[in-house]
Amino acid sequence: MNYYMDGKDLVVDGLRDFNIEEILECGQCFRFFKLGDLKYSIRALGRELTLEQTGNSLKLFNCGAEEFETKWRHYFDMDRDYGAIKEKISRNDSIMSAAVDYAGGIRLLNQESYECLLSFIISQNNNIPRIKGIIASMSEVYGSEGNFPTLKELENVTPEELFALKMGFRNKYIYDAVHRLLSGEVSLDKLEDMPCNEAREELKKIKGVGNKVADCVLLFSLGHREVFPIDVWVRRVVSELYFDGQEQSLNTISDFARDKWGDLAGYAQQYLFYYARSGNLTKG
DNA sequence: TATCAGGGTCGTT
DNA sequence: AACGACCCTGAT
Repeated sequence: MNYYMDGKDLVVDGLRDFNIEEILECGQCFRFFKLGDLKYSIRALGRELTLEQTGNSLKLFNCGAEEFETKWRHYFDMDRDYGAIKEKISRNDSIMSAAVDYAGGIRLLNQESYECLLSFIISQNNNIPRIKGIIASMSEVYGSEGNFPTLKELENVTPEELFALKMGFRNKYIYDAVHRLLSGEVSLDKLEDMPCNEAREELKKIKGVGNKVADCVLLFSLGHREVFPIDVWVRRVVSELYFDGQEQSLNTISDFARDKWGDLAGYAQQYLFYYARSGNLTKG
């Protein structure tokens, strides 16, 4: 991988195992919209960025080398060898091989943790179009220039005002999260270097955060790539493909994933999730 | 028009 | 450990 400037734009070349559509559409983030074939606008890290992929190269519109180095190189996990990851998790596993072949360009983003936390609190028992809408209106109403609001910007927002954003019963959870983070009772920065079981319990101090939401935050924003978030789709796909259609308990699936994929379980989860969501199951 | 499920979690039994 | 409630919307 290398990069060069093309006027005001930056072009990353020689990308492998990278597909911007699969990365954005695989359900790990919510603030993006499609402009064209392999062309997207995303909002992250306090910035709106337009991206277009052509083959193995990715153009970042209006982006300098310093911004690329300090933000996007890490955000898109560009320095990780996904070829090796895919090879390891799908070894002697025709099911995972199929999932990996189906969307071989998935990468796990390194998102901002507080945004990831609030976003996945909103995601619970909810559908994706609505999740996106709620996050967009939160950003429009309380963020600056359409960015996701900072904790400071959310500090004086009441549960009633949050309810007005149509997030329903999750309003008290968002309120609780914002204030536990602001007070320092829960410190996301410390969770990165903590053992993941310990970090998960820290996150679960926040109302509305259970195993699933906590695991998404650990996986998508805190570098804990060994966790395996289990939602209805992952439960469905693992039960159907690995357990002959017999619906398994969350604990059984969790143990299965840890034993099978170890510290790469998080990657495995994302390939399976996308595979299942894209209509590769008999049910759903 | 009605009904169900949606990237779950909480409070109660 | 099991079970219903929860705001609202998209899908059928």
